[in-house]
Amino acid sequence: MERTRRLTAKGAATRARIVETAADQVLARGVGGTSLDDVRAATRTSKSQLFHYFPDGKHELVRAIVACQGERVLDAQRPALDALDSWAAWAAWRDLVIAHYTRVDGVLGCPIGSLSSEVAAVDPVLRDDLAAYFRTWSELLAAGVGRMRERGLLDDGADPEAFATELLAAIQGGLLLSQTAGTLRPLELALDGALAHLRTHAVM
Amino acid sequence: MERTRRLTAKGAATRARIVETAADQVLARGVGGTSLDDVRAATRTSKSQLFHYFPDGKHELVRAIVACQGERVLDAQRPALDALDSWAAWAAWRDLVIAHYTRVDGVLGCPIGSLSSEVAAVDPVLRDDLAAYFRTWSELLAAGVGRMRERGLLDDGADPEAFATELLAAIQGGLLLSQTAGTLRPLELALDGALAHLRTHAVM
DNA sequence: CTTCGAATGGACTAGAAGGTCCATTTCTAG
DNA sequence: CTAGAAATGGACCTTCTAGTCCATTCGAAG
Repeated sequence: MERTRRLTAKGAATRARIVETAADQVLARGVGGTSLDDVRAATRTSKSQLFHYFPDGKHELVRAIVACQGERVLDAQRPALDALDSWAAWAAWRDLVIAHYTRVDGVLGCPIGSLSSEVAAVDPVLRDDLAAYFRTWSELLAAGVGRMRERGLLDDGADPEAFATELLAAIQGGLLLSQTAGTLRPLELALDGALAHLRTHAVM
Repeated sequence: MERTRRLTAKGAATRARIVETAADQVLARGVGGTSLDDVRAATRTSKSQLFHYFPDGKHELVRAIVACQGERVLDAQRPALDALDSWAAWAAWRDLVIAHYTRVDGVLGCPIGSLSSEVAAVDPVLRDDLAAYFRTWSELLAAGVGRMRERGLLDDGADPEAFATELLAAIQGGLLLSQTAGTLRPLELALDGALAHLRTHAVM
C-alpha cells in the first residue's frame, strides 16, 4: 500500500498540529473522552482533513498520538537519562522527572501510562506500540544501572533489569496514585523509595 | 432526597447481579468500552431495570462498580493484609497478590487502578471514591510496617507511610507494565524490589 | 499561465449510546 | 383476597460520533 503520500510543507505542519493538539486533549480527557469533533475544533481543521491525514480514522490518529507522547516522555528526560553514571546524575534525573510533572497546574498521569491503561486491554496494536516505549525507557534505566556497576559504584547484587523495572513501576504507580490523590507526594515517595533501594547497593 | 428506596430480596439480588457483572465487563473492556446495552445483555435485564436501580444512569452504576471493585480488591488480600507482623506474613501477602493476578488467563490491570486512570481525570466524585480505597489500602500496609517496628523487626528508619506508598505504587505500576507487556514479570520484579527495600531495614 | 495533485470546507449518513416512558407482571403487606 | 408498590419488558427519542463524499481553494512544477 502507498504509505508515503506526498505531503507539502503546509500539509506536514497541519498534520503535526493535529497530532500535538490531539495529544494534549487525550492526555487531559482520555481517548474515549476526546471526539474527532473536539480535535477538529481545537485544531481549526475540517473533518476531511482529519481523514486526509489519517485515512484509517481515529485509530490511526491515536497511534500517531502514542508515538508523539512516547517521544515527548523520553525527550523530557533525555539529557539526564542518557548520562546516568554517578549518584549526582541519578539525583538530577529524579529532580527532572518530578519537575516535569509539576509544571502543569492540574496533576495528571504519565502521558503513556494513562494511554496504556486505557487502551492496552482493548487494542493489541497500540499495546505493542506502548510496550515498545516502556521497553526503551526501561532499557535506558537499566543501562544507567549497568554503568554504575561498571564504574564500581554499585555492587553485583544490583540487577539492572530488575531495578529498571522497579524504578519505572515506581514512576507509573506513583503517578497513578498522585493523579487520584491530587498531590505529587505519592510519586515522590515511590520514586525516592526505589532510588533509596538502589542506594543500598552502593559501594562505599 | 429519598436515598433508600425499598428493595425486595429479588430486587436486591438483581441489583447485585447487575453491579457484579458490569464490574467484570468494565474490568475487561474499560468504562468507555462498556455500554449500558452490553450490561443489559450480560445481565438479562431491561433498560428500565438499569435506570430503576441506578436512577442517575451510567454515572451511578459506575460508582457502584467502583465500590464493588474496591471491596473485592481488599477482600482478596484481607486475611494476609490484616496480619502483617512477621516476615513470613509479608511473604504470604506477596504470594497472595501475585496469585490473585495470575488466576485470570489474560493479564489485566488492577481493578481499581485501571478504573482510576480512566476516570480520575474526568470525574471528581469517582476520583474521591477511588482515592478513599487507595488510602484504606495504604493504611493497612502502613499498619503492617508499624507492627513490624513495634515488634523490633524493623529499625526506626522504616517510615510506615513512605513504605506503604512505595509498595502500593509498585503494585499499581507493576500491573500497568504487566498489562502492557503481557506478562506478570514486571509486577513480580516491582513488588519484590519494594519488599527487598523494606528488608534492608530489618533488624537482625 | 496553466495544470494537477494536495489541502481544505462542510454537508450528510448510519449507527451507537444514554436516557425516557408507559404498560405489564410480580411481590408484599394489610 | 386485594390494593399498592416494586420489578420487569421493551419501544422510542435524542444526541453524539465516526466516517463518507463532493465541491472548492491553494500551491508547486512545467
